[in-house]
Parts: sequence; C-alpha cells; structure tokens
Amino acid sequence: MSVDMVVVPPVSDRQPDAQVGEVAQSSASKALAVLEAISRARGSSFGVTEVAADVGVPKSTAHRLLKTLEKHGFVGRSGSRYRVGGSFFELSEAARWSEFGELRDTAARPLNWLFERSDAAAVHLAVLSGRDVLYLDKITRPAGTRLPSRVGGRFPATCTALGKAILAHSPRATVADVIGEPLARITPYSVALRQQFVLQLSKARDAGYAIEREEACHGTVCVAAPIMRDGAAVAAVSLSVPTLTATRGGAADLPALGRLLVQASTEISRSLPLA
Amino acid sequence: MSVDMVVVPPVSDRQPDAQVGEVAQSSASKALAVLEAISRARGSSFGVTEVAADVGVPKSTAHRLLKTLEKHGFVGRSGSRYRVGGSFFELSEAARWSEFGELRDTAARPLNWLFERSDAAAVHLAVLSGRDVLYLDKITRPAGTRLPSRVGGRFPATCTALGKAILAHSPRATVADVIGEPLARITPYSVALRQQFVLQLSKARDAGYAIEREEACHGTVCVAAPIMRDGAAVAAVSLSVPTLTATRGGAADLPALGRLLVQASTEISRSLPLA
DNA sequence: CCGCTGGTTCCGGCGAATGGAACGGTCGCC
DNA sequence: GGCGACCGTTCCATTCGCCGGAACCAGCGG
Repeated sequence: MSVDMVVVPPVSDRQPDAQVGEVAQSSASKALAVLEAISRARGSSFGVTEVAADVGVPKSTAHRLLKTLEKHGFVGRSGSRYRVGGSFFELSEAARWSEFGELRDTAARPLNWLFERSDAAAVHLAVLSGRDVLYLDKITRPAGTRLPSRVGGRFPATCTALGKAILAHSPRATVADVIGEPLARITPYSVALRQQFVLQLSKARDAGYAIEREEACHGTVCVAAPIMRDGAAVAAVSLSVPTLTATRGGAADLPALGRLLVQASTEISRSLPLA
Repeated sequence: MSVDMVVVPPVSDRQPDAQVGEVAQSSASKALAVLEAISRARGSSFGVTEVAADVGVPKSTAHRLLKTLEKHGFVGRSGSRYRVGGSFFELSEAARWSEFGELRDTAARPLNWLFERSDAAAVHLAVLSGRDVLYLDKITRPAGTRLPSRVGGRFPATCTALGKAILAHSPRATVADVIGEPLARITPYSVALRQQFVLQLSKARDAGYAIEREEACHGTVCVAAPIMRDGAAVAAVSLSVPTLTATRGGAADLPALGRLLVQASTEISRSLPLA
C-alpha cells in the first residue's frame, strides 16, 4: 500500500532472525520448523516426542507433520527415529548451485588460468557466509599439501586471506558483525586483536589483495583478491603456497602473486552477469 | 523393531495421477510441493505465477506459501524471482547426515580406491529414486570430460549403467514401475524397447555388472555394479570412460572394469551397517 | 495511452488443522 | 515374568486459519 516498500532488486535485505521458537501458527510454518529441528540434530535422529517438544506443538500434530514431510521425502526414518531425508539432500545440492552457480561458472576459467600460471599449491574460490568463508571451488595439485578446506565447507573468515579480501571491500556493518565476537584462533599466528585485523583490512584495500601467513594452517601462506559486484565484494579467489617457497626469496614473491590474483579477480568481476 | 527398512524413499507409493501432481490438500504438503517446484527450476528462477501453475494452486495461495517459505529462509529471491534459499546452505552439513549419509561414508574410501585403480574419467555413486537415479557422489579428473551428472542431480534410470545395475537386483514391482512409462531417449543409443531393456537386466544380473554405451551421453560408456543390502540393491557404483579408450582394444576392456567394480561394490555392501 | 501480464492484498465462508484423550506396543526396572 | 512408564499412533468434535476469487498496483510493449 505505502510507497516506502522495498522492491529493491540489488541488496537482499536479510532479517536478523536470531529469535528462537514462536513459529507463526500456520501449518506450513510448523512443518518447516519441524524440518529445521530435525536438521539441527546433527548425526542423531529424532523421535516424535522430541520433535514435538523442540518445536512446541502437541505430539499428534508433530506426528502428522512428520508423516507429511516423510511423504515428500524431506525426512526419512529407520524404525521410528526420524532423520533428514533424501529430498533435503537434493535441495541442499540444488541450493549450492542456484545460488552460486553463475559465480562458479564464470570463475571456472580464470581459476584454472590462475592455477596454471602460478605454481601455487592450491587456488580457492569462496564467499562470506556469516562469520565464515564458504568454499565454492578448489583446485589442487594431486600431490599437494593437505589443506583443511573442502568445497562446501567453512572456515572462520578472519583466519583466511579470502575472508580478509572480502571484508576489506564490505560495508562497515558486515565487518562489525564478523569481528563482533572474539576472533577465532586456529593457529598461534591467527590474528586475535580486532585493531590489528582492521589495520590489515585497510592494507588489503590499498594493495588490492590480502595476505594471510599461517593463520589458518601451519606451513601455508595465502594471498587473495576480491571479486566485486556493484562496488561490494561478493567473493574472493586465493592462492596458497607453502611457507618455505614464500619466504625463501625469489620463486614466489607475494606481490607477484597478488598482481596475478588481481588480474584474475578483475576478469571475473568484469564478466559477472549484472543482476 | 523388526525393521525391514530400505534406504530408498519415494519409490512405491505412486499416485494414480501422474501429471502435474494433485498434492494432498494440506497446507504443509502444498508448501513442500512449492519447494520442490522451485528446486526443479535448475538455473533460472521462478515467479509466483509459474509456481502457482506448476503446483496447481491459485496465485494467492502460492504467494502466501512463498512468503512463509521465505520467512524461514527456505527460498530466497532477487526482486520477485524466487529460488531455493540460504537455509539449505546453512544446513547443508546436515544433509551429510541424511539417510544417505552412512552410504556415502562407507562408500567414500572404495570409491577413491576405484578412481585411482582404474583410470576412468569418473566414478559415480547413486541410488534409485522414482524413475531416476539420484547421484550421491562423484569423483572426476580435473580436466576430465564434462559429464551431465551432478551430485544431488537426477538422470533417467534406464539410460544409465547405474540404473541397470540397481534394477537388475530389484523386485519385479520396482522394475515394472520404472519401465511402466515409455523409456526416456536421451541419445539415439538409449534403449527404447522394454524387451531389450529387460534382457539387459538379466545379462547384468548374470555378469554382476551392467553396461551402458553412449545411452546417456555421447562419447562415454559406463560400467556399474550394485551395492546390496538384505538381498536387494540399494545403490550402485559406476565407472565412466570415453568411448574411444573403451573400443580401441587394450587399455580399458569393460570386463576388467566390471571386475574392479564388483570388487569395490562387494566391499561396500559388506561394510554397510545392517539396520 | 491503453491493455496486458504478473505481483500483492483483502475478506468471508468453510474445510482442514488442532490437540486432548485413548490405544497398543516396547522397554526396563523391580 | 509381570507391571508400569514411555512412546508412537489413531480418533474425533470443535474451531480457527487457510483458501481462493476478485480487486488493486506496477511495469511493459504496442
């Protein structure tokens, strides 16, 4: 009715839905709440009563909803213990794609170029998700060093070059949100002080690329550059190299890698579809 | 708890109506149907009207359901085009614990073994879901041929070695269900005649592995072996190789691959938890 | 400028969701 | 082995929120 309504395409306004419980009293909402409850139960399965308690509805209702969910394959069960079902698996894979598919696609070629051009141990593509980076793609040498990253996996953003590169070009609020809680300390070198972190962000902004030295994983340093869209970072690409090759002068100097990265990331940003 | 459970969910309750599916008239069911509809929209997003048409409900209802789904983060939107939402991302780890979790986990190691042992272009793990195979896992060479498969994706069962391997060791009713409608013709080589298909199943049963020659994808042939539990196939593993290496004698002869597969699939079946 | 397509909102009537209560199976404690 | 507590499942009358046709906007193309 009124005019100040958001019809805005670019920025997705995310409600800070930190609230727990109190599902709206609609059948659909309750069903979804049940789904959420079950998916929260990592590993272990749920019984009807537990679900009912968790969601806050009578047993019979929970039971009915579970049967509905089961009919659609969103939950499955062994005996009478319920777990998330096959449809859930399908959808989560589909979500991976529909949300980041185009990003992955446009990035694929530059990523390969980067991989061949440098002789880094690995190249990564990631986005920011909450306080973590979420890895979208990864290329490694077959015999490469084992890195803790996994496509679809997460890692505390503040401990990675990827996270720094993205945050360096993100709105204040986003940064504040990420460093709102104590910074994760994965290795002894992980940045622990907010002030220091913010300083690094500003350096990264100036240089165009961010650096991380063994803050995520012993023995590897990373360089990363942001992928931009509409003036804000939406993702980042990174190169990982063993500490040794990075420090023992010559072979791989970080600024050179940085330039390579900027080249690649700019190319990706440029060819990214607009909307 | 005499659980005779099978891992495959949405198989047998086939509603008489096959077309645009008259969902049960419950708010929850409709919401889930909407979710499914949206996830089917690979790549492109859905508008309210399209969803309404696809699910078979009036616009207003579709709209209301979409809003509910959005509130829970199960769908997201850009402007007013809807797509599957972030919640599935957040919970994508949970999907690892779905009913397919243990299957994927126990299969992981043998799958890798298979991949390294053969020099196939790809190895797949899949289950039967309706008339399709549902890919649970996939390993490919970085520079490998592009295959149409995707983890979480589907493909008509009758056009794949995976499907044949599973169906060869499935109850009559299941087979009848799958070949009840006209067989899909993806390539000119796809098996179109039921009789021929059934013959292939019996051959596959005898040999222990199934073969598919460019019936799913030009230029690749596949071999697959079933993973058994309680005397019935619950999944299958496959190797894909380019047609050239397969036909130009020597390098990769199919029976050899078959033996490799049977070894791996037997190992998986053996180490699969019972109930 | 007007008609059209597609998204969003409203509202009354009615059917579907609700949840308390009862049933039956299973486990484990005594 | 018997008993009791717990849990999943079913039933049913009541009521409450969903349903969906219709009206309202907004953007587009002719």
